[in-house]
Amino acid sequence: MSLATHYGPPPARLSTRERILREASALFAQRGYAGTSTRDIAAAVGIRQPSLFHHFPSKAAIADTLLEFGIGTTLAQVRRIASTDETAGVRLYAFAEWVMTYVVTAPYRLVGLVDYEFLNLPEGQPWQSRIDEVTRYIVQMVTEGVESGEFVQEDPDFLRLMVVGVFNSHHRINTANPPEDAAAQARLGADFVLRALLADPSRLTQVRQEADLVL
Amino acid sequence: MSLATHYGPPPARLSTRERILREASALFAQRGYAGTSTRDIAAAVGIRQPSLFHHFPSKAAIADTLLEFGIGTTLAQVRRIASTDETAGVRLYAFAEWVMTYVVTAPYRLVGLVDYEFLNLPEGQPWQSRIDEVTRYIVQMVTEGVESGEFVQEDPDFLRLMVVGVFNSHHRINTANPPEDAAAQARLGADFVLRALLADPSRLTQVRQEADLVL
DNA sequence: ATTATCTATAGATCTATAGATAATGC
DNA sequence: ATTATCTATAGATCTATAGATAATGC
Repeated sequence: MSLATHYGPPPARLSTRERILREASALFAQRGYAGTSTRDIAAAVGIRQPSLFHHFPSKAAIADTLLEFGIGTTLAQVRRIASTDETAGVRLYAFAEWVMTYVVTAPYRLVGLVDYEFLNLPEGQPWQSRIDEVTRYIVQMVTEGVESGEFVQEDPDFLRLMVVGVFNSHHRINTANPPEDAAAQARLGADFVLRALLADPSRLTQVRQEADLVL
Repeated sequence: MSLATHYGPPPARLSTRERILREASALFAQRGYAGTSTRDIAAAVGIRQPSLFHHFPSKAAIADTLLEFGIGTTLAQVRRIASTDETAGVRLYAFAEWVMTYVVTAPYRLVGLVDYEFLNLPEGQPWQSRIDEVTRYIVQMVTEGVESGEFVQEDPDFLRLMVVGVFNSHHRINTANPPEDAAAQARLGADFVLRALLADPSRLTQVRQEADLVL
């Protein structure tokens, strides 16, 4: 029973390796990494369990390939957006909008690996430092916004945790139930985050316009 | 290696059954339900794996006991708070503050069962309807707030998903790293949610004061 | 006498390997 | 000839049971 056939080009045109990545990511998102067996993945793809190992040397290698794809792209974007000249609010809006669009339009469902138990398992440990780098960029933007007075005067670390939480829940929700218009949904999510952060929420429209120029 | 000994009274005074529930909930929160073996739980408690089955008939029965505790209390509170005469904003603030305090001060870490893969597994199915009932109360409060103009004019179902997402991330964060002052942290979380929801965020102080009378 | 633990182990499942067979590309 | 699949299975783990032994409460 395929869980991911409604994304991307028709599965018939995809390589087995590609179908393994898509079905595995969908299963990880739904049942977690530990809760998904290699037999489950193979069944979703329509092959026998040992045939997986012709394409990947281990179950963890499937997760590694997915994270390499997802974290690599995300790090490149957050580096680019964070280094622009915009205010913290504009940069954070731009990143929020980008990441919320990305996770829904990407061919793989990454939430099972970045927001479930995987990173706490031994197999996930090598990824923690790259996740932490993304987090540091977000902390930096939130801290700058608080210090400049653009954001509410609350503990930046607490605010950062809430912001990342909204990203993750947006990710989770839209993975389970993909929206018709991913970009519009991402904008609503970014609006939600910035309303909670801006000292003067009436600036939201202006922040949104400037952020769209960054993307 | 005990993960839960820093909560509640000293473990030496707790029954084995109670220690199983606490350690299991801490492990589920960290590694997920499927990622936690009965051997892991027994090791955390300091007994042998088969001894668990003197206290619970199955691994799922441990999860059931934890959910019964957590969902039962939450349903009772949301029913009470939702049925008061306050505005939607006040009721939602009160519930947000209550639930964010509750999940941190409760003796069990429930996030591994309500926000990981457990509810998607066959063992979790019986719980879905009671989770849905909590969700319906939240939908109702958000919808009323949007219709009355107290909240921003956005899709209530989208707003509800963001709100529940903040609850869950708050839960997750504070489970991994319990704050010194759970009530203060819950207030910050409720503030964050209401700033994102209120059409006029300057009403936040007033909403907070009225909510505190409900609790 | 009852309650709680232990050792031993059954039987199911899991990841991964070995080696045979089929499909595909020159 | 190479690539991709298959069957069969090794060896590790998982949940749960059986039955012996130790601890506790009258």
